[in-house]
Amino acid sequence: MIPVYLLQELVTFADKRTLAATADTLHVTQPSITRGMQKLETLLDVQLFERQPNKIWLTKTGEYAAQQAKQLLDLQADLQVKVKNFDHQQRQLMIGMTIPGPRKLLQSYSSWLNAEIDSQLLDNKNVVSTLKDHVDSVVFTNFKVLDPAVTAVFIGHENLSVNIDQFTFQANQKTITFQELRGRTFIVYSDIGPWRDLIQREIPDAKFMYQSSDALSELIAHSHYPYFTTNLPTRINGLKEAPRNRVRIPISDSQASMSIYANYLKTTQLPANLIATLKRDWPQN
Amino acid sequence: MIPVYLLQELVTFADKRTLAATADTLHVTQPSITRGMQKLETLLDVQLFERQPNKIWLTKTGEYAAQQAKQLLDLQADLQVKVKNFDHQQRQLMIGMTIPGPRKLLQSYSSWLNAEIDSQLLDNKNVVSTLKDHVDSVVFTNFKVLDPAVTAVFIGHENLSVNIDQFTFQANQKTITFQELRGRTFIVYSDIGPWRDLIQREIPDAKFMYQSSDALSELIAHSHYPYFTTNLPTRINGLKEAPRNRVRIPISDSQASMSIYANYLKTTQLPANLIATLKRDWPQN
DNA sequence: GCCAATTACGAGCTGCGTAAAAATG
DNA sequence: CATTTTTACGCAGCTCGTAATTGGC
Repeated sequence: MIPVYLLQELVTFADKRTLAATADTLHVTQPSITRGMQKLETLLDVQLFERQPNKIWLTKTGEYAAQQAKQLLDLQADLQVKVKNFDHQQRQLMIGMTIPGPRKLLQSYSSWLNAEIDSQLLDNKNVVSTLKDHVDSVVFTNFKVLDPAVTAVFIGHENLSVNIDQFTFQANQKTITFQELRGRTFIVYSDIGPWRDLIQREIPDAKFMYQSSDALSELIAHSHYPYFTTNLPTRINGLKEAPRNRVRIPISDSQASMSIYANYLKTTQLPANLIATLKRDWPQN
Repeated sequence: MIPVYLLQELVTFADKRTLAATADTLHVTQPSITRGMQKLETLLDVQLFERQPNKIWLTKTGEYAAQQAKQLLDLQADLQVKVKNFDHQQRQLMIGMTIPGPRKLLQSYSSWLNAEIDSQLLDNKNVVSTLKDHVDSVVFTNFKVLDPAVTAVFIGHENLSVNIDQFTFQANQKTITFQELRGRTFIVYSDIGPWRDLIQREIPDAKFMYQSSDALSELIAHSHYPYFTTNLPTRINGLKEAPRNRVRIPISDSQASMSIYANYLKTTQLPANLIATLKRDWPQN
């Protein structure tokens, strides 16, 4: 069995290329490294180094061993944080999301769930690793995570509406399309995940004024720019319903409706009624 | 940094479920394990165990940590053999194959290549790991290995012929089909890899007498049963050409021709002219 | 003569075993 | 009373640092 510290020394040497520098970065003395590398060679029963009296360098095998050792050390480090994360999850439900919609709804449960919701949105490509490394127990996404180790259950739809000045000629429509919104300027909350790409792509010639949460409610109250909401409770500070000077009109394009999924590892046990409760409380429009 | 022996102890405990048994299997004393597990807990800064005065068991986190540790230890063990293999490959070209055809041809090179050819055929599903673990430097297959880390180069075709009694009514055909061979009994060398499945599947109602190399040449010489050869030099002991009492007839079905590939890691440097030499010397039919 | 690797030697740490204690059933 | 875990204590081995040695540019 090979002690880790020898692998550590090998990896560092492969980087630093001299025993002196290796000793330096590991905060030990040269002789220590000399002996360590000698020992590693006898343990692996392989020649890792070429030597000349005051010179030493890795053989091909040595390079290979160092590269393999590095992988192992990285996994070691991973193990430590994964175990820590796992332990944390045992006491507190960690919730992530790639889309802001479910946040408010989940916050209303967070006390009886003893849950903590990530303040930042996750990137799509990090969802699986976030679950597998036990950073989050469950991640809400607008797509079905396809991985043999995770369960993805459909929760409900999130449907986009635009809140438009009541005196606009479109204000009495029952629904509206992205095309019909062309050329307008919108106030948009900055951290809206995939919605951002969507509206930029689908609404031609539109301008978007991205705002933080605080500035947003101010702007909405004191301007006539249209802004977006969905059937899910908004995050905007102190803004519950569409103010009186706006009319909320659902957007009829199919892309304006996203399917929201809850994704969690097959091996993790979520609070039994979480999914059911979410589905029950899910706002219909 | 976590010493390996502590992970080893944890993994063993997760299996044995008692410190006494763990100590036993690791050939140390109980107190040693007690201290080890205490130390591991402080190093990971996580509660791995529940304790009662004379009882101890893993928490959920402990179970998880043990499972992760096991993976790590397995990789440790892998590292050792991979480095050994890699080192061996530096001096000797290791050659594997899933199909016997290329063997004789390669054996004729083996002295100037300083090569060693696996005596056993590889299983298809082990080809990639055989390469990645540096057991073999190059593997010959009858299919193109599709893996981002390996190069697969086409070498040539191996074409099946049947050697048939010269007095059979079919003996003067230029070619023959599997269908036309239906119902016959064949002498077949036992270790022919994918050819075995092929002939069993394609020749209806046929019987196959599988023989080792020694018995084979005897049987061929003293019987009139048909047997198979290909354009590649045969392995059969002391049998160079079709004996006079048989006629060699190529099989015209498309499945009777296999494409042979040489597969090797993108990171490994094969002897420069090996591939070229093989292609040059490859028998045409 | 300076720099890097190696060897020699002594010291301190650490993991181990023995012995003993505590608790459970 | 047997079994299991834990604590106490002393020893042995191992890794480290200091100091000295060797060889190269």
